Amino acid sequence: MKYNPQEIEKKWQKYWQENNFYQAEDFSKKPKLYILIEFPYPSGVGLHVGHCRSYSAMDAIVRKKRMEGFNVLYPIGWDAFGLPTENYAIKTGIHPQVATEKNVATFKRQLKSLGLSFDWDREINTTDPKYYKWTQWIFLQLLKKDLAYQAEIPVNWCPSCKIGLANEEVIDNKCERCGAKVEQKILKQWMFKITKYADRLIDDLDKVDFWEKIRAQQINWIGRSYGTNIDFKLENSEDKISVFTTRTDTLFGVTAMVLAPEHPLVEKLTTKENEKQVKKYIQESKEKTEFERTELEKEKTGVFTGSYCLNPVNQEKIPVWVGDYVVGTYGGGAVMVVPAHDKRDYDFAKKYGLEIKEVISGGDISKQAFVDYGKLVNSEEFNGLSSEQAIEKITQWLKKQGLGKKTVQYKLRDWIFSRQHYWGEPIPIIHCKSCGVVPVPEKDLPVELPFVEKYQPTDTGESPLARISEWVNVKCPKCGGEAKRETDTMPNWAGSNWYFMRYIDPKNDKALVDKKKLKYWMPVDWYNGGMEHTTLHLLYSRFIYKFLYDIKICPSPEPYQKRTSHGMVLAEDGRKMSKSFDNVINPDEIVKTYGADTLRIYEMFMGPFDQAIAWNPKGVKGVFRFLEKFWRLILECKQNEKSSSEIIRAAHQLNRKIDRDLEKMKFNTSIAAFMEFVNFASLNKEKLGRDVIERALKMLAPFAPHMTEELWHELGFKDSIHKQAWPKHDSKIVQEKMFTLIIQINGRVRDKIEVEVNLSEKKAKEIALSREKIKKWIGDKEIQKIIFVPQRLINIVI
RNA sequence: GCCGAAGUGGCGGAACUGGUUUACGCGUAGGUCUCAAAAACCUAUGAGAGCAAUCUCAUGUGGGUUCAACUCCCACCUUCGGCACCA
Repeated sequence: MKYNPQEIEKKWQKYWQENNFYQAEDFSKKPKLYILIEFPYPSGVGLHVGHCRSYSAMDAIVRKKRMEGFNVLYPIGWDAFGLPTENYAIKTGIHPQVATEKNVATFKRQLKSLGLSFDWDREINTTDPKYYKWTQWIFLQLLKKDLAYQAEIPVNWCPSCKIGLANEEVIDNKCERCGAKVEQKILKQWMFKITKYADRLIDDLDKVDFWEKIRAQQINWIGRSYGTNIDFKLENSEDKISVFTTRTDTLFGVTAMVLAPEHPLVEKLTTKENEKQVKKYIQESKEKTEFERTELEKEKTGVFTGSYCLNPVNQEKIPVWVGDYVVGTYGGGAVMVVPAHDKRDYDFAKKYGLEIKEVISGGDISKQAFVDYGKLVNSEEFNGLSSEQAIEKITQWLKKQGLGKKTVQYKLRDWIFSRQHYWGEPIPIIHCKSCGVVPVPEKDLPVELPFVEKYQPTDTGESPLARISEWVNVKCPKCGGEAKRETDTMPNWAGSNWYFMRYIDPKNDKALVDKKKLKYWMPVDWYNGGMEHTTLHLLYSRFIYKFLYDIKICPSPEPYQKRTSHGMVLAEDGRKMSKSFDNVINPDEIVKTYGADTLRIYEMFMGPFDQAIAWNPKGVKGVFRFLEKFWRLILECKQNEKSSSEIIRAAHQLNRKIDRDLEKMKFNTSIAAFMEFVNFASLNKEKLGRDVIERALKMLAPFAPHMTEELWHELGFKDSIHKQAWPKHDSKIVQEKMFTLIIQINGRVRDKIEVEVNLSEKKAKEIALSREKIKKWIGDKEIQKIIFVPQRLINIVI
């Protein structure tokens, strides 16, 4: 019988589906395990082999855990709102909803052809009104708690497409779609106060088990720094400029003040003589986008306002400048310039001839800024202190004078939640002329996205929804007067913020999710996804979950107990797979040629799971050979009664290896060990008996679910291999009787010999010294020391 | 610049807690089978020297610790990923 994956895979997939194999059971007495993969965006190009990598790898873990007796929840759904589908609709005229349905069907067919053990009964779709009803509901809860608000914010605006663009849609300062130069436009946007959660989002990372790099990325993105806010009084006015600094110890070295162009005091501070230049400068920097401002990093520009402020420590006159290298939204939009001890300030001072005053010794400020900590000089009473001491002392002094206090700053900004697009969740808000912002009553949710013919953007920067007057014009729920719906929609993060909760109770129309079920299943025990989602998606969904915890919906402060990431699957040429490079690998082709089991195992075997790796068609073939070899081996040996002790030992060793490696996501070495075992058994076919065959099949089942199911039935079993208990290894059997004793002289291998495991040190010395080769090496030299490492080696030092 | 990770054959990569470097796969060479080829299977395969036994050199570079270093420490180089004028 030949190994024919095409035939057996379809057969077993059907069998598993008909018998509801992989359903998770609410409140089961078995220990629960919630394993989550990032749900895919059903794009028009179909499933990517990268999806397969993470889904099959986690599927192997899931299958093994089920065999070990866990009640596993391994769900799947569709993150279907978003730009690619909307752009496709604009281009082709096919409605996003229609396109989404079609794409979901394709993805579903493809995923099912891989034999992944998802619980399909819990399938969700973010574009389903029954689902986004609750996305909207969460928005209303945030609004209720004052965590959602509206603000005027500049957005990236494409004058040709007439649409607000997300940062991801701006490439090289041009519109991704049409290539027109992007401008800044002020629009009123919905915002979430995620900054209120900044500390908890950092500190609670201690409660979970995230990979170090993921943890670091979260911390980096939030960007917390401790420092001092210092007030600089103005020379000729009661106003003061408040600046944030982490280097209070350099306060005596301040030789200028730079304000961001947006700073509210700029206009007031600009003197008549300087008005022209300042206005010109501000106008120019307004025309620059965020991109240009950061792009011109090397060259710092600025202009003098004509005014001065006073250094609080010594009343020195400090010129006030405007410069667009100062970020308006951070630290009050002002910077105290200490050229001697900050690189950027040094550049700025050099360019405009500002004084460079050394106040921390240890460097050579005639050459470059000295940014390390050191001893204070030129700082009056604080001279001689270390930087650490001076930061404390000067801050205390400022506090006494009422001119400064300790504070914390974050890079994290509030989250812009509005998009001027059609294909997203409508924001459940009504704007009433007399009542103002009125939330849609919860009983009226969902606010359904109207099915329209035209989703082309408008001239005004409004969402395409603004054109649908019968949808927009409504009665105010409060006063019954004329009112209009909010026409912006939510970003694609909205649906993916909380989807893992909905899997727990996907059909509930009374609540977001039943609390008892939530308590049973949460938190997610293990969440695996792409590295590209370890900052924003992770942060946003943790924020939303924390909020829901605060309003007593969620049972725990963190949603994900463990977070891991997979590396990208690149094309054969090492580039990203892309239609334009014509290097895309279609999983359908691989399944058709070699079968799903080969594809699954290849993607686990190709390299370390967390690293990006290029596709290799030859490698796929190698895996197929392995499976064929295994197939033949089992069929040839199934009549053998008993296995030899070496084969049994090898099987138990493999068992241990898989147990260890799978937990650490070392799929590649698990498979390699399996290959080794099969190679060994193939050379000792007569010694491979029924007992080991059954064990081997069970061990391969999580990796090659179809083939092992077929062979299991071939052995005469009537039930499924996936319902069997995972085999345990016996540490006594694992233990080898013999080992290779390495004999070294001065740390270099000179001889080897097979000996018994429990060889004593004395015996080992005797053996080693009696060997001819060793005698020759030692000659008449004196033996200084002999080191014996049990079960490994003996080293003779001469 | 900051944070995170990595550097081992022709290639992807193994190596537990410091103890045989190169597992497994690919590729290559030779062989078996065949009229022939493909497929499959078997054998060999880090580099250099030697008829051979065997020896020398090899884990980015330079030092160090140790009986022993891919592994630990110090300095440097390179590559990748993330953040980035965040004061």
